Amino acid sequence: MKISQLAKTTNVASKTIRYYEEIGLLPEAYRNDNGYREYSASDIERLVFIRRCRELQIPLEQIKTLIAVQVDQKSSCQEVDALIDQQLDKVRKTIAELTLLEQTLHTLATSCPNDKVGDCQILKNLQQE
Amino acid sequence: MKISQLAKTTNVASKTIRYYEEIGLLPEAYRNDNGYREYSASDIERLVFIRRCRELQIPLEQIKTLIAVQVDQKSSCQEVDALIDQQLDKVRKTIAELTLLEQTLHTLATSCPNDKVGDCQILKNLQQE
DNA sequence: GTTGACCTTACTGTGACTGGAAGGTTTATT
DNA sequence: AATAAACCTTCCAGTCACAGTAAGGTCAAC
Repeated sequence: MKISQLAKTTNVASKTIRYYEEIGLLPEAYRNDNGYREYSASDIERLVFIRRCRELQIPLEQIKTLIAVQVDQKSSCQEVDALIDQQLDKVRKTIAELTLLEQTLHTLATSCPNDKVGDCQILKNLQQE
Repeated sequence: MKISQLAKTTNVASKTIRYYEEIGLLPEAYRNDNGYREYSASDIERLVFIRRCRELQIPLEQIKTLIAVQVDQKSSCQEVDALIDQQLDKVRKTIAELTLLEQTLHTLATSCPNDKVGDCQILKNLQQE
């Protein structure tokens, strides 16, 4: 299967697939006589795994770790658990921050009953420390 | 006042101040005989305004607009209102997305009772489409 | 034989900075 | 007066995860 077929199957852009290979997230692809990359079914699996991780906003470097860990099936999956926990933590912190931000923006949005820049309460609030 | 004083007063790194000048968010600073940038009180105001906007995650380009709008005090502040509304919208959408993500991560985090990579339910779930 | 859809590499740009190198100036201490 | 530290300057590279574009090679269909 050529790169655009793999792209379609996995929902990952060809460009992104080449990029993943470049940074070593994917192994170097086998090349046809014409120099085109040729992929197999196992490449689909690996790429879907990566895509799912990215959907969870796991950074590429950590995905590398997750892939490396899977080599030894008998090793502990503690690292995997920790990584997901850590990711969950990060997401929760971001949600908390954004919720505060939403409050501030909402207050700000409803603060200006005027229509001239000179009186604009929003702009005045933005000047405050 | 020199740049590090302005940085301390406004809580914006010197490096960032130079960057803002470079991209035209701040006007070119007056220079002393020795070539050092020299700032005044009005620079503090402007920089605090920018910092506040950044805290609200307003992009630098939009902050440029907000600054430009303030020149004519008699013009309508409709653009300001719209920009804040738009920002509020974006934040709410992000919160919604992250809340879904949190769910997924939480489910994933509690899915693996094993301790060997070969049986790891998390890894298996990540393989799924 | 030529069009169009692929494929390749290489380089640039994104946003909002941050880090570091290499060098000049000022201030404080010895 | 010498030296050290704490500033200041510009310029270039790096971050993250790609996306855009250019310039060129290949392949199948008409």
